[in-house]
Amino acid sequence: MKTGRRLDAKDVYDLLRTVPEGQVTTYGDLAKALGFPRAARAIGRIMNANPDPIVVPCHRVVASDGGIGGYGFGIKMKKEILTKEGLLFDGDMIVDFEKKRAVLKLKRKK
DNA sequence: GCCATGGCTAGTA
DNA sequence: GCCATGGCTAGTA
Repeated sequence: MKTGRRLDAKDVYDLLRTVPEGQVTTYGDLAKALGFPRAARAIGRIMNANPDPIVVPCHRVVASDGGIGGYGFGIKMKKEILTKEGLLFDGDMIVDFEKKRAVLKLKRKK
């Protein structure tokens, strides 16, 4: 977390990589877990800047109410990928959202 | 000054 | 539906 004064994109990506297939997290949950409880929107911007969608599963970051959230390649694609990973949708809402929500654990930094 | 958010009110039904 | 919040970028000077 370096200075701790500013949200570091790398920390966000590292934490997001711990969210397994079939589960999701939210912009706000990532922000809180990293110690920036107000930075949900900033997390969204960081997702948008994701340099490597293959390695960093930004499609697993959804809205706090179980809605889809955004996606650089379109929310349709995001929904398809999540469906492929085993999630179900009722319209644009994730079914059983609370049960699919990953518990975020911050790993020790080296 | 925008936005891949979210939480909290007002105000309707 | 409003607006605080954090980080970014375009575009002016």
